[in-house]
Amino acid sequence: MTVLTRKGEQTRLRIVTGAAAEIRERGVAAARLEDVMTRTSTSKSQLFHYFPGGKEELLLAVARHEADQVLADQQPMLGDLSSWAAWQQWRDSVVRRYLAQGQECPLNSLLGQSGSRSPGARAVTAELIRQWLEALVIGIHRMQAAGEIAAAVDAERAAAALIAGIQGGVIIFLSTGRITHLEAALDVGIEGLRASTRLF
Amino acid sequence: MTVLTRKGEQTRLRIVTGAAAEIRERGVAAARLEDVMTRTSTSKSQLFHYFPGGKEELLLAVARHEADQVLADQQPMLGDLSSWAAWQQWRDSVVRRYLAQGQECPLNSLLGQSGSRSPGARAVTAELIRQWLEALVIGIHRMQAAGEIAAAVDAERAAAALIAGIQGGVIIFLSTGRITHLEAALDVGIEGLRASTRLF
DNA sequence: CTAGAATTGGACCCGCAAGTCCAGAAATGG
DNA sequence: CCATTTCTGGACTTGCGGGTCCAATTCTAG
Repeated sequence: MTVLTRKGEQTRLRIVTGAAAEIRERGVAAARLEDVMTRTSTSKSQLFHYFPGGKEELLLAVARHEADQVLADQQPMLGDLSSWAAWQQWRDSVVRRYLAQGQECPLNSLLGQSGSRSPGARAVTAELIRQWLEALVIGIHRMQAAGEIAAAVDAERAAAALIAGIQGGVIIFLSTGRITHLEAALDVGIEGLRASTRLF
Repeated sequence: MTVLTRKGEQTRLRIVTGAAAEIRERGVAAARLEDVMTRTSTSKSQLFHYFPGGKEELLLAVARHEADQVLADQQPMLGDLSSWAAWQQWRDSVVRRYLAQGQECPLNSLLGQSGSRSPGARAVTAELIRQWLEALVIGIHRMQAAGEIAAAVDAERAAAALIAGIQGGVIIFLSTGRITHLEAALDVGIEGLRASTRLF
């Protein structure tokens, strides 16, 4: 697989998105290569042609794909957190995303399973978290510049806490079906930022 | 398995704790029955004698066991959140617990994987979260009674957000190795409660 | 002490899904 | 248009690991 032709590239992408869908529906553990083949109308040789490392390599590709998706789904809100209205819209988009997805977050299951093991998957997560954090920090800084958030607030820490809250909220939603925690984490987090100006 | 003799009970417990350890070290997906047998010096017939439902039933028992452990590890702090010093001690105990555990949270992996599927595992999580929430709510109420937290604070929501933050913080720690998020979630959460009295 | 239940050992079965292989079809570039 | 590379199909192998079975042994109660 030195160079991919256009057709090859299409097939590869089809496999990745198909595998992602399969994982979303059935979970990582239950996702079989054969199902991916059926769904994407490909044969085994194709899978191993594009992913010589087999299942593990495919899973990693899926993780990358889904990590991109997570951030993409929050745009354009995440990139322009310059007013409280924007923050609120972003909050809503996050809640909506997971409500719509309902079943399973492929990223979480991906990382919860083989993720912690393989260094590759770890890197994917770390990068996702980093980018996410960065976007939030920029948003907080912007609000600080506008005087809407106290300058004394540690933007990094606040953003880190917010992301943790989202992650946990999503996990709890996935495993109990209750969206309360995700909403609470977002709302409490944002309100904390809003209230900061009244504290100093 | 109508009635368990003392010996039987011991063996059963040995299997559960052994399986838990195995899962902690290798992850749910990679945990093989055979390894559990070796570690606990038991044979296959014993496994299926005590867990007729096979692996799934064993996993569920492990989940229950670990869920209890999660709360037990936070005691006695969690049960007596009646001063800011106590809150701080609780916070430290949570951080310490996961730092010490380092590798993998069996509960998270357990629930991240087959958890969302089997209704039994869902129930275990739901119950854990419920108890955890309850303990925090009681703590918040106590602090409100003492005038240390504003009465206007929605205890349920604040507790829900805090738990989400912890969960997410742990996940991020497990998959990136950075404890920052867990600490940030706890600290920001507690500080938010502390600051509440200055807002109303 | 003894009948019946609980417990234990380990050999065996079996299905599933990952991974291999090779031959043939399509595409690419000169 | 032809040589070379990329791409595709599907049959085959393989090993792993969950689950079954039965016979032997130990425990408990009356």
